[in-house]
Order: sequence, then C-alpha cells, then structure tokens
Amino acid sequence: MTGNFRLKDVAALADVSTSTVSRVFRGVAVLPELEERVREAAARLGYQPNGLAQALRAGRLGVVGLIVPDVSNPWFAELAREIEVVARAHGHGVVLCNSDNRRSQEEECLDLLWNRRVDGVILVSVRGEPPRALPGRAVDWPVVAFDESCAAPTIDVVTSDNRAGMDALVEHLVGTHALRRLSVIAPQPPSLVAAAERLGAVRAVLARRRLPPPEVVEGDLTYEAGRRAAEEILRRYPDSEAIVGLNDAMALGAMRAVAEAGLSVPRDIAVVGFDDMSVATWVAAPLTTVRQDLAGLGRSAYRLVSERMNDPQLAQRKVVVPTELRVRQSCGCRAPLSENPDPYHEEQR
Amino acid sequence: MTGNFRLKDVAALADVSTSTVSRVFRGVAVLPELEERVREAAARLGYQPNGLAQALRAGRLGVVGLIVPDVSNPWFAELAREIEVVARAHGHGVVLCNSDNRRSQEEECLDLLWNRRVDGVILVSVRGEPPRALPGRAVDWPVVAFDESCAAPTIDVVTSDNRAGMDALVEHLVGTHALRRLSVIAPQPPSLVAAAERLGAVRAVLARRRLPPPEVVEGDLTYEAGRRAAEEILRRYPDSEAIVGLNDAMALGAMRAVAEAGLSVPRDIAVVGFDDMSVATWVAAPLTTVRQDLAGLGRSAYRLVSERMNDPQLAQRKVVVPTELRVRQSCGCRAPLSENPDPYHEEQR
DNA sequence: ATGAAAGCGCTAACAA
DNA sequence: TTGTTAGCGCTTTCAT
Repeated sequence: MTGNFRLKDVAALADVSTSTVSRVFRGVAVLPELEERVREAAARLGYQPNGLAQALRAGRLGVVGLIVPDVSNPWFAELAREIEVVARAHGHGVVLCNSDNRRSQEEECLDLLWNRRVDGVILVSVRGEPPRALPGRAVDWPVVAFDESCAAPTIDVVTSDNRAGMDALVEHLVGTHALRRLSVIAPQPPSLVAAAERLGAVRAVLARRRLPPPEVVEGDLTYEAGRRAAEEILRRYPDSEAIVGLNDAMALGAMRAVAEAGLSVPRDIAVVGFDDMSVATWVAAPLTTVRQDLAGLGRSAYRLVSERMNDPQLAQRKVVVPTELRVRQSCGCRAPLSENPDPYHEEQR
Repeated sequence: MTGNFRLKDVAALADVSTSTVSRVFRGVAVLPELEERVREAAARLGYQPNGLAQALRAGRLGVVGLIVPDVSNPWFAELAREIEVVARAHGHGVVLCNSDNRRSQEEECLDLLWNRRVDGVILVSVRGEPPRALPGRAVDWPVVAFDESCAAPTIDVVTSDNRAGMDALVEHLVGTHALRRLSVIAPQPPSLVAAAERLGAVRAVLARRRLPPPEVVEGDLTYEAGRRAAEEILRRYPDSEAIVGLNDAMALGAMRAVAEAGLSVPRDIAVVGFDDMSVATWVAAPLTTVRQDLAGLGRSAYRLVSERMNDPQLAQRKVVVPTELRVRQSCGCRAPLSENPDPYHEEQR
C-alpha cells in the first residue's frame, strides 16, 4: 500500500525540485502554491523523511545510549524510564544496552554505541574503574557516569547524596529510637564509591555520638545476600538492635531472615534500607529507608550529556542529587494514620 | 587525540583506495601486504566504521524498536532485558520507547521508530485494539505484538499460555486443597485478551467441577487495586476460601489486605497470583503463582521480528509460550525442605 | 524564491 | 586483485 517513499518521489509527484520539498518539510518559506502541492503529494504517498539519511547528513543521530548492568533490576529500570521520558521530550531516542554486570560487555556496548554514532552515552558502570580510556573513540564523545569511580576529565558524574541520606537514617535510629548497637550489611570491599560513602556515613554518625562502631557483614547487594548476612548477624551479634542494609534488596532479605528466626521487626530488631524501591512498602513492616530521587538522577544525567553534546569542551562536572529519609515502620515508628499510597504504578500483565 | 576518522583517511594514510579499506574491514580477500598497511593505518587513527553510513547504504539499521507501556514495571523490564540480550547476540541494537500507557504516545513511538527506520518493532501494546493502520508506514514493516487484541494480517503475536496456566492453578486450589469458594480480582472489562483468557479459565474449571462460579471484583492490575479489592472481598464475600489475583501485583496487594484484616495466609484464606515476579517469594507466605516464561516470550518475539525482517511477506503467525505452575505456600502447601533461591538477581545500588 | 549539484561516509558495480 | 565511480536519502551552498 503505502511504502518507502523518498523525497525524490514527492518532488516528482508535486513537480518541484527536491530542495523545495526539503524546504517545505523544514519549515523554510516557499511559494504557498508550491507548498500546497508538496504537502498534498507527501500526504498521498504517506511520505515520512528518512531520519537515517538526515542523521548522516547532519552528523548527529538524535539518539543517546544508555548502558546499565541489568534493566530487569527495578532500580535501573526506573532510571531507564526517567531517562527515556526526558530524552524523548527533547527529541532524543534512547538505545538501551545491558552490560550484564560484566566489564567486557560494557566495553562491547560502548563500541556498539560508538559505531552507531549515538550522540552521547549515559553509563551506569558495573563496578568501580572508569571504562578504560574509551579506546578508539573520540575523546569528545559525551559520556556521563553514575558513580564517581568512573569519573574522568571528560566524563561527568551524577550521584545521589549518599552521605546526607545515610546520615539522616542513622541519626533517626540512634537519636529518635536510641538504638546503640548497629550491624551493617555492605559490599566488601566497596567498589562503588556510593557504597563506600554510605558505609562511611554510618561510621561517622556513630563515632560522632561516641557509640560503638558498627559490625559489618558482607553482602553483594542482592536479596539473598541480605538474608544470609542477617542470619550471620543474628548468630554472631545477637545483641544487635538494628540491621542497616546498604540497599533495600538486602534489607528486605534481612527482614525475611529475621522472620525466619522467629523474631519480629521492629519489635525485636529494627531493619532499614536505602533506595526506596516500590516493594519496600509491600512487606509486613514497611521499610524505613532513604529515597533516591531517580527522576532527578535521570534528568540530571540527561541534562549533562545533552549539554556536553552541544559543547564537548566543557570542563568535567558533578551533580549531587538530594536524598530523602522515608520513615515507615521497620525502624520502630508507628504506622501513620493514613498510609501514603505506593508512588509507583505496578501494573502487570 | 583520536577522533572521528573516515574510511578515506585510512585509505590516504595507507595509500590505497577506499574500496580496499572497505574490503579489509568486511573480510574480503586483499593482498596481504595491503591488508597489513590498512590495518596499521586504521589502528593508528583509531578508526571505527561509521555504522550510520553503513546502515544508510545497506538500507537496514541493525536496530529493533521496543515499545512498552512502562519499563519501570518489573514485568516489562524483565522482558526488555531478555529482548535486548537476544537481539544483541544477533547483532541488533534495541531502542526503547515508553508509551506511558497512552495510546497517543504509542503512536508517537511508532512514528519515531519509523522515522529512524528501525528494522522492526516489538510492541507491547497499551490496551486492546491494534495500532491504527500504522498510517504512513510501510505495510511490510515487521511488527510483533504481545496481545492478540493487537493482531493484524501483518502483525505477529506472541503470548503466554494463559489458559493452561490458570487452569493448572485453579485445579490445584480446588483439587489438591479442596477449596470451593473462589474470588477473583480482575480488570473489568478485560481489554487485553490475556486477562480475558485467565478469567475465562477460572470460570471454566469451576464450571467443569460443578462448583459455584467465582465472585469477581474489579482491579486494574496494580498492587493498590489488589489491596482494595481484597478488602471488598473480605467484606462482601467473607466465606471466600481463596483470592485469585489475575497478576502477582494484585495478589501481593491482596495479601497485605488480608494481613491488615488480622487474618493469615494461607491459614484463613489462600491467595494466589499470576506472573511469578521475583518479589513473589519475598513475602511471609511466598506466593503460589503461574510463571510466565519471560525469556521465552522475549526470544520468540525477537525471532518473529527477525524472521519477518528477512521475509516481509510472511503470513501472520502466533506463538504461544508455555506457562508453569509454581506451588509455594500461599495456597496452603507446606514449605519445601530447601527453598529454591530467588532466580533473579536483585542487585541494587 | 527555486533548482542544480555537491557531499555526509560508506558499499558495490564495473573497469582496468 | 585493485581502483574508479555511482549512488543510499537527505541538506545546503551556489547559481539562476
């Protein structure tokens, strides 16, 4: 029926030159009569410009790349969504790449994206270390990363305010609830500076208050790791009054372990997390945690790449997005009178 | 440093013609000595072919579009991941579009993708109805959809075996557990045929067994909707023995409502779902549900588009991916001796 | 104001 | 085997 028509076809049908058609489509002034003919011809053929050719000509694709370790992880998924929305609002498409938590795949993604000449890349890197030298890629290719460990002279960084967030959380535990013996589940050693900052903040608050330092048990940020780590905590440090998961997934795993040990959260022990994933409210004792502003993170990242697309020479920048303490019940606070509804819409199929 | 070099630059440096360079890069035989010179020149410049130009020339981009209502929804996110992985394994990139559950945005995405001339589209449509006529787009543009309501002569469909899955689930409830009074939380009216199939299967099993038909309460597939619907069920149909959520999110919401009513799952009432999201195992009474094979769905969808890319004239096809009953504890079964660990890795940042 | 023609970076006939 | 050349579909000088 309608097919793959070219500018030239429209020009032929309207009996004008290709440049005239091009002008009409770009909104450049043209004799009204010709414009009329062009529009009609285009409509008849169902013509739509070939963005590929435009991109080649213009030297810019109108697409940004997004590399995440794994979109199926809710945190990255939410971030991807925010980025997609803001990017499209600015006329950019988003091509998505999973690095599958592997450095080699991350490099592969970068190569793919460079090959396709996407205009810029938002990189949520796998672990510390910046991608090595972006070899073979133009140095003025806009890249923004999500962890300071990936920073480089030409790589901007956006990050949550981990320190302030964890500070508020721990202050709440030791201040409001007067808890004194905390155990932390954290990656060891922390390869992401985000993790290091959070752990550092826990230590800093306790030191400031002259409380005993936290017991630290290793956990690789997964639910299962949190569960196992909490079992260990209950066994080795039975006088712990609170378990701090460095993220929500581990905190939820810890809650499970506590329940399985026949104890109750928060009556016997408090459990708190960091992230504020939507499922954090889906459990018996809704999780007290620190909310990361994913929308803010996504928007900032897009802003940084897009600014750098316009001016590749920009000096390196860093954006710190505020976090917010979310007090629910797992810390020992009472349920508020009216539960705030789940901010996410979790429609399923 | 290294920059944006072209084939021509390599040719000049190696003192050969551009076609020779092109041949080397495409693996076409060339005099060893020349090949050597070309490779060295390319390495020196850090040259990488411009995929954009290649695409324009070849008439194919090497990219498929993926339109989902919302990637931040775990179900779609997981699907997106599977598709991205299989697509990249076959040399395709994936450009991601959120339709934000709005038909107008869906159309917009289609326009965007057509403009960029992606080679095909995988469409997880918002609600029933096929996208109207793909206006202005070539009819032989490969499109595959995820719900039969979107089928069209040129649009392939892939779907889970909803009927069989729900059949097995309900048989388990009324057979193994001898429950007789079921309440269902379902979208009303079901706009997706998937939902209609699931609800139909519940009715069919009960009818077959000459049991009373289910009470049906409306829920729009969200956690909150499930919670509210379950409250209504407990109030209006207090003799219900099981609540069937048409998806896991609603089932989990229902569990919450049951707990808030001071009842216990599964002792006082059974609750089951459909999907098998990873969080289904994170709750006190791990959810008995039907697993959708997201990897299979994703792979099938990719296979269908990619086949249609090679032969646009293909007749319409439909793939039904098997589902699998996952018995856990929320139906009343005992906990198995060894819990199977969470199949997803929920690493967070 | 419009059209002819060159060119974005690459590939593929065709010629040498 | 290698080089020359003509496009892929579009934009943009540059004449007219």
